[in-house]
Amino acid sequence: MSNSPCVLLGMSGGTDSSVAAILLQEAGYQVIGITFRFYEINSSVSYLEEARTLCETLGIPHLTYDARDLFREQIIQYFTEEYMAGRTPVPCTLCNNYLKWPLLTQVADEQGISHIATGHYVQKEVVEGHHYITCGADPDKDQSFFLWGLPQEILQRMILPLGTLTKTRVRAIAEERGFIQTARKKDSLGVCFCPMDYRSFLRRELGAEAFQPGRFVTEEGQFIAHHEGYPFYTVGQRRGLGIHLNRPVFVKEIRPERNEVILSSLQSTECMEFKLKDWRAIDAKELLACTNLAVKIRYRKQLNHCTVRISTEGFLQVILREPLTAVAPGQAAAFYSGHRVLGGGIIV
RNA sequence: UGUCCCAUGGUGUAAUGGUAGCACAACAGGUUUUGGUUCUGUUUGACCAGGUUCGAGUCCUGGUGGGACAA
Repeated sequence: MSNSPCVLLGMSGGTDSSVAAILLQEAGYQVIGITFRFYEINSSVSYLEEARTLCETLGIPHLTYDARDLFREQIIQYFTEEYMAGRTPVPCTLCNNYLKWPLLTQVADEQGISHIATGHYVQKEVVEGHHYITCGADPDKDQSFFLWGLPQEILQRMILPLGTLTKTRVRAIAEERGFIQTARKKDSLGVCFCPMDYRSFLRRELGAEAFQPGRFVTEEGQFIAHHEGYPFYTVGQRRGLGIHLNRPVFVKEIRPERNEVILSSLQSTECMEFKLKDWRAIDAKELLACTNLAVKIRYRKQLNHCTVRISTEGFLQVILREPLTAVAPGQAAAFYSGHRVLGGGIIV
């Protein structure tokens, strides 16, 4: 018993991490559950109770870790700052790569636990000594897009019990084991700290006076109408602009310094290349030389063939084979070779 | 002042005299560990008054309101 391997499992209280706990235990691991307190809507801690109850039922230890201050500093502040800078943030990517997984690793170290796990729908692969995230088996749930920034130290310790399963199968497993309520929980939706419209969140966080009405303009700079303030719009947005031009128009660009939002046709938002900052690669040489490289700039969206090179300023320049529309600064790009995640970065 | 053209949802537009349709917008829902995209659905309409007709958005007369040309 004492020589069976230990794993620290991040548990949100939801279906996925609960089934991960069940599966790890059945696979013979000594599981320790940990629930991070990141953000609590209306001070509700029911998720903590649910995780703890499950651990009790399974007979495994359960820890909690209050990361609310860290989360506010690293994720929420970033989130509002990005919008105020006229960009579109990717809180889930940042949280996974810079907060959730590193914290899990840190606690595992403190507890002397070798392995770490979550209920992510992703798999792993080792190629030439490098550990890679690969796509989850369920194409509808694959979350590899969010995990392009993890370092080797974390990747090599990860165990991903849901990677080979579909969501349907995961629910079935919970039900088969008698965890009916767990099985039937709704999927979480949207940003964990902002289930409502992000605009209301910005107003609540920064105060209504932080936003000034500005101008919608054409690509030529011609005035179209007034808007409520540039942070309330995002590149590629079509609906909710509050204007009707008898043709569909999309947000092409946001100019915070002039409080202007440029509108155009969808076609006019197409581009053939863009640059990434804060980019990471498992193996930079492989990334630069990859002949079947593809990039994804949106979760659950199609891959686009591309090549990359390092620009003189140190950015990673992505050259597309087919154009992409509405590439939004602040959003993430993840690189794939087949099902393998080679790296990624933040669009500038 | 004369002649001609036009009038259909919030906006722009269709329909040999026969169920008023489409696009854009708005709203609601679905999908979703980011924003956005997208999908489905819903609401809203004949300038006014007469006439012809089994039946008028459509044809006729008058009015009202726009636009163009002429002076």
